[in-house]
Order: sequence, then structure tokens, then C-alpha cells
Amino acid sequence: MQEFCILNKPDARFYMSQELDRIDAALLNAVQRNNRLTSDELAELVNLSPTACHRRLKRLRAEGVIEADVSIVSPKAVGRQVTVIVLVSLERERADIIDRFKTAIRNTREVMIGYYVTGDADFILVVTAKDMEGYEEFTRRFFYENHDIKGFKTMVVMDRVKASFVLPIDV
Amino acid sequence: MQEFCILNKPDARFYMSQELDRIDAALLNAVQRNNRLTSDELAELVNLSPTACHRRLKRLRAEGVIEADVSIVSPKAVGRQVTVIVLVSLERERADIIDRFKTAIRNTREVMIGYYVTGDADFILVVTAKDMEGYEEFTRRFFYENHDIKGFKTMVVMDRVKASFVLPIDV
DNA sequence: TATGAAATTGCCACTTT
DNA sequence: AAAGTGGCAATTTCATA
Repeated sequence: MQEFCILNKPDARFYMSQELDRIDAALLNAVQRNNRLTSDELAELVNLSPTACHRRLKRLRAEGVIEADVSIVSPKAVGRQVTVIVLVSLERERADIIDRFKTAIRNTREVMIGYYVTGDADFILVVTAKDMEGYEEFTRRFFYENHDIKGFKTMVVMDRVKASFVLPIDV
Repeated sequence: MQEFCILNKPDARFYMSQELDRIDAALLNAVQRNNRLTSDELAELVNLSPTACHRRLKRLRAEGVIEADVSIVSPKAVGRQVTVIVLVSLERERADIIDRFKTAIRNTREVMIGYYVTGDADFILVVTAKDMEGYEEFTRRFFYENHDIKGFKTMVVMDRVKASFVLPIDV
């Protein structure tokens, strides 16, 4: 049923932006930081009735402006003490090799995010592990056994400065 | 200052993990992907009563295992077509310079995440911009006017392979 | 504003130490 | 026996037409 909406109306994600007004922006800025706020609390924040806030958020979710609603789990609390950023270079930039590598990323639990990028590297991965030994074990499994990979550079995260994926939203 | 918190109230994040049982793990794995599931739905998923699920999640939030509950906004939908990953090297690795740079990150809207890392670079930033021109304007403002910065390397994101911050949680 | 749905709490039972 | 956790039911709060 939600699929229907998405198929029927062209997906807002790709030509939006003028369709968002100041109040939408305020709502998004709020729920980006805390999506458990009630409609009443949001209403207070943006000077609108609770019902109107609710309707707007429903629309933003249906249109795909809000992609997901998630809980952020502390890596350390679940036993992943180590976060590492890895720059990966592939042997060659060929579509099938790239696709194969994307699939490997998707199928590997340790990789939280993978970016396919231009520039010095081909991919940038954010990887979590229990400890450095666990990371090493991961590299053996993920990198050394993969012939598509020319090389990789490891950078261990000592501190994360901004917590999450909060976008600046104006309009 | 963060140390203080840790000293004062024992922060669950640092000695947990055996305190999480299989059901906690299942709940976390669910809400990491969708935190709008009702207690009834969660109950069904993990084979427990809705009340118990609710109480467990409340505990996980209070203990900091769940750090936050947020909506993920589509960058494109809010007019940020370009995502860039930047490797930054500082002139010298001195505590005050590092702290100053962290503050700069916190105060700069375009920077979504900043990692302080070991290795070839000192910081890795995830930056969003309206377009490449907007990114260039950002580099002028953020990098060229900052004397602590030795250099930076830009890598434009062409594709994001995994969407979000979903951790593998076993127990 | 009215309705039903969901979150939240008190109370008691059961299990583990 | 005490502490911790689960389940039911009642109440309050919230979502939604």
C-alpha cells in the first residue's frame, strides 16, 4: 500500500525543495534530532496545531523526504569498541567489478556504510569491530581474499565529533 | 567533561554487553531499522508481551544503549544534491589545534560528521552541499581561511551503498 | 473534537539467586 | 527471602478521521 503511493506519485526526492516551506523545514529539523516528540510538542515548536503537524509529517514520510525512522545504538554498548574508516582502491574501475564490490559491502555486517567516490580512492567504508584483532580478522576475510582490490588504507577513529546525520535544512 | 559523566553515573556504554540478552539484541536490531514499530509489533517479533518489550526499550534508552531516536532525511529532498568526503591534515597534531578544529566542525552546518582519526589524515569529514559550487564556497570559507590546516583532499560521493548506521548486534 | 489505538503504570505471579 | 522480570488490566496520553 505504501508502495502504491510511491509508484503512483513520482518520488518527491528528486525534484523537491520548493515544495518544502518554512514549517516543513522546522519540523524536519526537529525530528532529525528526535523523532519521538509528540504532535503536541512539535506543534509548540513550530507554532501550528498538533493535527497539522501530524499531517505534514505523514506527508513527508509518504513522499520520501523522511527516508526512515530509526534508533541510534551506541556501538560501544553492543560490544563494538572499534570504528575504522577504510579507503579502498579497486584493481580497475569496471562496472561489473564495482557492482560486485557493492554487493560484498551489503553482505558484510561489519561494514556500516560504504561510499562509492571519485578521487584517490574508489570506496570509503565505515567499519566497526569488537577490537583491533577483530578488525584484522575482518581485513583478512574481506580484503585479502578479494582479487578485485588493489589496496586499502586503514584509519582508526579516535573520536567522532558530530554524532549523526543531521542535515541543515533551511528553505 | 565526557569523562565526568562516565565517572559519576556509571555509563552503560562501557561495561555493558553481557547485560544484553538475546531479546534485547532482537529489539535493538528491530528499532535500529524502524523505531516506529508499536510494542505489539515488537512483541510479535521477539515473542514477548508488549509491556515487557516496552519496558526493555525504556531501559535501553535510559542506559544509553539507545543513544537517540531520529528521522533520517533524504539529502536530495532538502536540496543537498552533493555529498563529499574530505580528508583533512592539520599543520601539527597539538591538542589545542585539534580541539579548535573540532569546535569548527561543530559550528559548521555543512559538516554532518567529523571523525578524528589516526593514519594518513587527521580528520575525515562528511560534508553536504547544494551543488559543487556550494561545496567550493564551503572550502573557501572552512579550509582556506583556517591556518591550522595543512591540506585537504576531496572525494565526491557518487553512491551510498549502505544507508544508515545499523550495527550488527548478536549476543 | 471525537474515536480508537498506543504508551504507561500498578499489581501480582513466577523464576533465579 | 530478595531481586528481577513477565503478564494482565486500568488509566492516561496520543494519533487520526
